[in-house]
Amino acid sequence: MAPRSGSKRPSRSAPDASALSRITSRRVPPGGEKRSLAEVACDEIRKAIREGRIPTGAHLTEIDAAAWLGMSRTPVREAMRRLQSEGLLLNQPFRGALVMRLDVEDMRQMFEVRELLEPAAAAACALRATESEIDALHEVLQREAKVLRNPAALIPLNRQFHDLIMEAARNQFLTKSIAAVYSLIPLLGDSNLLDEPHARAAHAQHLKILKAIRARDAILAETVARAHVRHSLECRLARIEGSRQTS
Amino acid sequence: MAPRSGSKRPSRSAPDASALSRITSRRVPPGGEKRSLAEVACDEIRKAIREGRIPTGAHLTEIDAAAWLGMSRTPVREAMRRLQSEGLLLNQPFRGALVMRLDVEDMRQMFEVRELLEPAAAAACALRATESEIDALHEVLQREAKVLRNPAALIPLNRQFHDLIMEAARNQFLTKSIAAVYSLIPLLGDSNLLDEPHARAAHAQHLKILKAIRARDAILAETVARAHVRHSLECRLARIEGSRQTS
DNA sequence: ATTGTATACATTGTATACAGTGGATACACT
DNA sequence: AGTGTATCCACTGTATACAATGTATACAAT
Repeated sequence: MAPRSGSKRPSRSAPDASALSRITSRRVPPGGEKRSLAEVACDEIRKAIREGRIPTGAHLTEIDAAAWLGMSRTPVREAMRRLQSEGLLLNQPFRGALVMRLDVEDMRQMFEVRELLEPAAAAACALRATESEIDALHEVLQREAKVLRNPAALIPLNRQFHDLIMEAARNQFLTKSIAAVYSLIPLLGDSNLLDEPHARAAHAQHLKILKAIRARDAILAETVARAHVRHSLECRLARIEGSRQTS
Repeated sequence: MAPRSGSKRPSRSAPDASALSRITSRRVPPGGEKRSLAEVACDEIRKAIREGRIPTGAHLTEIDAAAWLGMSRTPVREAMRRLQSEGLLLNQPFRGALVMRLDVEDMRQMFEVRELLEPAAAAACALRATESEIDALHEVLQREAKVLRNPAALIPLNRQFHDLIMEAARNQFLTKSIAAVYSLIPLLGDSNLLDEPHARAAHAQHLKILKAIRARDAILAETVARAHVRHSLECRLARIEGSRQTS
């Protein structure tokens, strides 16, 4: 079937330029691995939603997204399906997808679940975290303290703090459940942390949580974490109430 | 571009047979809506995994699945991606997917989350369920009582009972979180309910939960539901311990 | 014999072509 | 004018073709 003659091609003696250019043009993204177009599409759409470039409630078609991202419909379709199962997009059979729109009641439900899961994660973390994980938490909070006036820089640190706690909780299902809720938070609008007083309050609560974890006091960690979630909800509700009056 | 002549097709005067057959051959599945092939594939694969026809740890390729299901790779691929994000399949880039394999530690983590979520759902249900929803719960338990000796029939009823509680809890995120965990239970092997004593115990616990809900006693509902989850875990652990000795 | 290299093969990732769907629009009829 | 019907159109759902990838195997050189 295949030509089997021994000396089929003396490739050693003919390193052609096209092969070289193919190698050198392969740029390795600093992130490390080579990502499929579907993953790229997924991240790009997610980012665009988070940054509000695709507004809540917008209608998104596969064709438009494919043109925008410069790829064919196939990987875009795959990405949209994934975002749909994450709850970021609402699929309408044959009619594209809508960027999910959450109302105040949805927010209440989200925080009800967060109030359940995050304290449990903090408690588990207090019981199971290694010393080096606790050090890592400490380091993140030190960096938080340095950027309290720059809320935009605070958001990834906040996320990192919560991620480290979940990882130390040693429960992949708990982690996934919280992650599922977290991924929808961008749909709620601007973070509380963009407001400096709220940022300071959140940081202070983080310190309390870390202290409880370091003391291996699971009950206290749970209690403080619950207060943290509640405070976050109250801030959002207050802001919504406020903006309703000004508008 | 498009032929625009007015009388393009006199379809009224020529009701051809092919059109008729197309109409009559459109079978509406009793479930109601017309489902896409991707959904069919998703359900079929899920069912095959649940029934053990595709064993845990098996290697599944898009091509094989497409041939098996009698459709092209595209909808199969979509289904597999979905099952992957549900956690039923483990994707290996360029190398197909494995049916996820859960060990005892995974089971412990799953039940840790269930012990968190299901009691909360029961409590919320006690607070928020309508009378007709409580009646529906009652009806399911009556049907349970009738088939206690037929465990296979018990499983869907058990599932229905838990689904009704979640629905009455009025929290879509709580529902989704529990559903995410539930979908992985088939990976743990045979249900406890296949054993008649366990089935009777579970039914008795369901009755207690319903009683607490009917009394609108959220604390009690939560407590009983937690005991129910714990009991379920203990049964599974005991069975594993037992089978380890016999094997 | 062992190691390094190249080729073959199976399978996934991506693009494209085509059929099917549902809404919108234009038209006829009352 | 208002209502019902047929046609059009943009888009999705599905199939298929092609490129890219990773593993396994065969071969050559030492």
